[in-house]
Amino acid sequence: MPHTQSISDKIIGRLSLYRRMLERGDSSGEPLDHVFSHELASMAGVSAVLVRRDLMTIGFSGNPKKGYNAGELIASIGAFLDAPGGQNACLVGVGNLGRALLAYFIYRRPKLPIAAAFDNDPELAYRVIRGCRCHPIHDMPRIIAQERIRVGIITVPADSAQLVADQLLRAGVTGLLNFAPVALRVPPSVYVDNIDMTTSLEKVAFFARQPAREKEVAK
Amino acid sequence: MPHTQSISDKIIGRLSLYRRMLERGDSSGEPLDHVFSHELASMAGVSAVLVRRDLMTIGFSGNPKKGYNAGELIASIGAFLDAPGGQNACLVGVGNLGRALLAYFIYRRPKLPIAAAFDNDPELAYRVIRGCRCHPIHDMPRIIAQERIRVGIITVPADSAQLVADQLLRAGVTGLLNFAPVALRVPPSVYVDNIDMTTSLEKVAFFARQPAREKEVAK
DNA sequence: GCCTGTGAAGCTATTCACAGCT
DNA sequence: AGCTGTGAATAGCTTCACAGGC
Repeated sequence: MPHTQSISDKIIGRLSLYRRMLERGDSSGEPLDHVFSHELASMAGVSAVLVRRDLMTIGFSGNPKKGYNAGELIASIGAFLDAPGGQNACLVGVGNLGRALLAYFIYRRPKLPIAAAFDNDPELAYRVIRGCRCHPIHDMPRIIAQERIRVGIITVPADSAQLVADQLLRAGVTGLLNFAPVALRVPPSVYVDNIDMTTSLEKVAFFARQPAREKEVAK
Repeated sequence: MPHTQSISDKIIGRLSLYRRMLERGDSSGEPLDHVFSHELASMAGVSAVLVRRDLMTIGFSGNPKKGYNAGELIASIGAFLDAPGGQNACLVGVGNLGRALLAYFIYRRPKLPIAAAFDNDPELAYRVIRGCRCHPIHDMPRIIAQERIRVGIITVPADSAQLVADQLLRAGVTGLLNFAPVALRVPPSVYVDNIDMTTSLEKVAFFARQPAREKEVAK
């Protein structure tokens, strides 16, 4: 891969989705052998051309007779998306939402485990919550360095989110998945994905009231 | 508002965000009197021109001397986004994630309450979970009609998401907030917002590894 | 001078249209 | 015939640039 002219955010998201659709297999759960672009497109809810373009950008080729080899495609997407030796993430804020996410992500992507959680509640310190060890905040620099963590998931209340983000970045994190409803202020070298559930709900409520003729899907 | 030439998804999302920033007030939590577009922009993490354009599309005007009146702007966004008499939502799938969302949304937007939850676990039937009454799935048509619910939040496992979506639509729902990692198949008149946390985490992990020079924000 | 409001330009993402393969 | 691969066209979103003024 010589140049990799900075692949867009959206393409990465779709590749992740394609992989999951391929892993899930066909409607009866059987592993797929080959897929055509229009089949994968319909599973992922996008157009067939878009699938072909996306696969083009990772340099994966199909065959006009049989389509794309599913196993090879899963492997190619993995080679592109995943860190070769795996990659650890951490989560800060072990409240209701944090616990739900720990439970949600555990075992889901073995190459991208949540290796540590942090919370400032002393009750939680050093306990294992939903399969993940919880540490006090002041251990953050040590643990993040030890585990080589570069991804932080923020599930703290809005008021403390910026503070937590600053601490994570200082400890070496370079990508944030932020569930707090604030716009984090970070240097441009840091990637942030915001999941703002209140905005999402308000959007759905708004369009649910509109007469008709709408588009679907999002992200 | 005579025409309303189908406002985009993204603008609605930002309006929701602007409102929340305005409600939060300034850095010390004091209510704001007036704001300039660049102030609101910095709170929301977008450009000042974009703020001005967005407010233009809802027909809200500022004043070159003082900026925008914060109270009036909050009210204008509310008049635009909210259903006049409030609007009920429901949630299906009272597992870890569902409970966390019930807790998260309660009291957050009084004009958009989650009025009912559904789950097929008989243990949960008719109990109040996180302040929300939980009903068996077979009560869905009745409750959704009674409560005039048009918004459904899907927090069930991927395998049952399509089934649940079909049931919700049959009962009269016209907008879905889907947390299950599948592309739901719905008629084009139905609006769907997908929150795919696995994809988001994979995106963050990918960009966290990239050398530098990235953009931020998302959605 | 500093802000709002906005036509026009610029970018990015997606689709169109079709050449080429098997 | 039906599919992949891709230049060209289109659509949609954001920024530029500047006119005008609680």
